[in-house]
Amino acid sequence: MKHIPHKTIERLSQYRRALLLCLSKGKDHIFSHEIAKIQHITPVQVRRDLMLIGYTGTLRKGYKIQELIELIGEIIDSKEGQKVAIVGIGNLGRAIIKYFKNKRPKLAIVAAFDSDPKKIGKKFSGVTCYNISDMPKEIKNQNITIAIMTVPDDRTIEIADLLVKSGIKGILNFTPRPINVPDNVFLEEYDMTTSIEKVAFYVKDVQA
Amino acid sequence: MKHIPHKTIERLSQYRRALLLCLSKGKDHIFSHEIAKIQHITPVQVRRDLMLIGYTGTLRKGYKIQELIELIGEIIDSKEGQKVAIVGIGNLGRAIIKYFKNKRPKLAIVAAFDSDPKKIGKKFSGVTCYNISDMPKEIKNQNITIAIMTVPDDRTIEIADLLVKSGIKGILNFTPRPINVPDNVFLEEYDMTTSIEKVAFYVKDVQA
DNA sequence: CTAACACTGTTAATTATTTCACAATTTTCT
DNA sequence: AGAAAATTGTGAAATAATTAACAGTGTTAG
Repeated sequence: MKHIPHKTIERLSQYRRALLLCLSKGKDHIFSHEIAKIQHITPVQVRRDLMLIGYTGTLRKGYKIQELIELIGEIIDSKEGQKVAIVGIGNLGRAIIKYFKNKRPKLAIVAAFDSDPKKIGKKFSGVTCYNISDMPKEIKNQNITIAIMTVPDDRTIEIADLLVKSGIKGILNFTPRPINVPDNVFLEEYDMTTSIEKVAFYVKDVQA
Repeated sequence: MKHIPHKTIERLSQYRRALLLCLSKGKDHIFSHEIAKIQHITPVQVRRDLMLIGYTGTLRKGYKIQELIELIGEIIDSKEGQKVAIVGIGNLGRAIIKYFKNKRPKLAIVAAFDSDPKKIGKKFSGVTCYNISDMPKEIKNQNITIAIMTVPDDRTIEIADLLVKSGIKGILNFTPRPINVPDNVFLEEYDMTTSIEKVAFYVKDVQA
């Protein structure tokens, strides 16, 4: 398989979610223009993405939803599944755990970390919270490869460094502080403030 | 001023945050390569972004932090400020309110909405929660232009429609359900699951 | 049976974004 | 003062992502 663009990977994840929903409504085939409509993109884009993963629909029938879901799974999931930790059990951390609970079978949140003694040892939506200082140990023991950071701004760097030292393979950083990781750690950063400010910018323009 | 790319707008927001932090540490000038380092991008990218907004640094001194912050503010903030509502007071909604509290003077969260009677009338980090059915009234009365949606998946569409009917100008949708809005409403969607799956995908690759 | 239609798959063109390469200029050093 | 170093600003090139255009092919309708 050729190289798949980042953007396509993101869309595949979204297609899958949309498809699962369609499937649950009893639909069994879907056209590129239907997917496109749901995702606010063009049908060509959908067809191109599917082309990249080598999926072929049926002329005038569209794509077989069940099959496509499975193929996307083969592309983006790992066979054995991956273990995820949430670092920082504030409102955001709890929101993510709760939302993710049993959503993706191949991506299990198996641990939470915080440094508040009141939280350590407790369970949040079924996930045990450990002390941040135990991260190296737990990450190794439980074979956790992905960390989601929702810690207070001013502890971001320090905790990211500890994650890297613990051998984490990928980090999703929700704090507004960019972090540095070595090349062999995949980093994705998302900053809500930026999104809000972006909306504000374009709304301002519309008003003018 | 020429057209500013979406990506540049996002980076400007991030530069500003980084710059504020530098300023608070007593720094007064900064080089493009320093900003670049913080944001994990190239110095050229920084210089080009600043070029686009017409800011000119001093050769061998770099950029004046205070000035640059102000200029970015002129570009991305609206003069009078804008009012924001959070729709859906789950963990995520609360996280956003709490985080945003007094962060951006030009973007005030002035209302929250939920349909849980236990939440209506209460304050969350100082923001009053109204009944969702009162959205049209409150959005008009308080002149709210931006809504952040953190509602349960299955109510997303319905609530988005109500927001549009209420005359909202921009929506930031954090639910995993894409929504449809007319052209005169700016829409930004962010889906955490996608980010997590993306990290998982690239981590899987690294392992292989 | 033929024509019109409705889709997919893909090459080519276009647009958006990033990076390269370097001239210009100030500062520092000798 | 002159040479070396550091840094900005930007045109041009490269890369990435999207869209257009259309050939191919079942399907439906007459």
